[in-house]
Amino acid sequence: MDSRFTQLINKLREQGHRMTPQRAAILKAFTENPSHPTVEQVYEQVRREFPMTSLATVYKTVAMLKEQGEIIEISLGAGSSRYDAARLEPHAHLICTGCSRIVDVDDSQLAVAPEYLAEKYGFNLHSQRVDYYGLCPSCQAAGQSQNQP
Amino acid sequence: MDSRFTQLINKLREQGHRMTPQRAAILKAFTENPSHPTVEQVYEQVRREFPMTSLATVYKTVAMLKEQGEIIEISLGAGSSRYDAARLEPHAHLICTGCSRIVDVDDSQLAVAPEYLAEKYGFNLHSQRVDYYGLCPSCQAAGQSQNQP
DNA sequence: TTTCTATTGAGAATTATTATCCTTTACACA
DNA sequence: TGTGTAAAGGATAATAATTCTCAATAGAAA
Ligand SMILES: [Mn+2]
Ligand SMILES: [Mn+2]
Ligand SMILES: [Zn+2]
Ligand SMILES: [Zn+2]
Repeated sequence: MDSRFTQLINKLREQGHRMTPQRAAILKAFTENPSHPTVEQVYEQVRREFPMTSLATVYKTVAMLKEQGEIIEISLGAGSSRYDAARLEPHAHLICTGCSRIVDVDDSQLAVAPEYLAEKYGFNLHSQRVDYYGLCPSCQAAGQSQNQP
Repeated sequence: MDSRFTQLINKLREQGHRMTPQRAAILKAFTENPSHPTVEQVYEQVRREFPMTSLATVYKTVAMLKEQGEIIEISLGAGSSRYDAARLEPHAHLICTGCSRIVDVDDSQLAVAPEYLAEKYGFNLHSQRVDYYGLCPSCQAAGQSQNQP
């Protein structure tokens, strides 16, 4: 069974997207980083292998992945957006308001059934987001002051 | 029983915050608008009564309310943040990816129990956010193109 | 190879939010 | 009812994230 990275490459190729070394490196960086990196962080990582890469290219790749539904954007109030292209299935996040660490929640039965909501409010749902905000263990230990979400 | 607006005014007064006409108008606009307005929208509304009001003042008020935990910020990927100071108790949102309308979900049993997560991952939770993304009835009718969250 | 056009890189432009800094004013108290 | 003082306001500059622009480059189909 192919890795998420390989599957994604194949899918994009099939859809007629060209595969450049920069794009492949960006896709690899996103799909193989489980820590919900920012665009800037992926840019820094890709630059180590391809120093000529532009930040704009990373942004363009993210836009393309969003169109394809192949990346989840986690926009917090302050600072830059975080992304998860490693795990696409719906999952909740634990977000530390001290250090901004984002941890995947693996086995949660995610919130109420969307079908029920679709009917009650007439919405046609396609995705969801569940965040829990709090302090991670190390920030608790450090007695960090917390900036509410 | 006092309105949310009156209660908030009283709480802030007790905490030593001064109550200016602009501030009161901003608080009224936020607490009595259930449509999750942006800062800009509240600014426009307040300006109708107090034309001299500055946008910066609205931002400062929002910052103060965040510190007090008296406003919920809903930061979406694009555009400006949306706010809910009308309802503070935890509740989920239906967010239309066609027109950005945000609707409160009233009677949902919100997601999994935070206590369970706190134990499993060592997080000390203080708030949560549950969003459902989809198309609202009118955007479905209009066959709107949707920009994934 | 040649051709065609998607993609890239560099930097400008845009947008939302925050910071600055001087003025105004709420309000505790005389 | 005045006064002092620090909080709050107004105007605008600064910052930060993201998007746009456009000429140059390079996948990939023929
Ligand atoms: Mn995740
Ligand atoms: Mn709400
Ligand atoms: Zn932390
Ligand atoms: Zn809509």
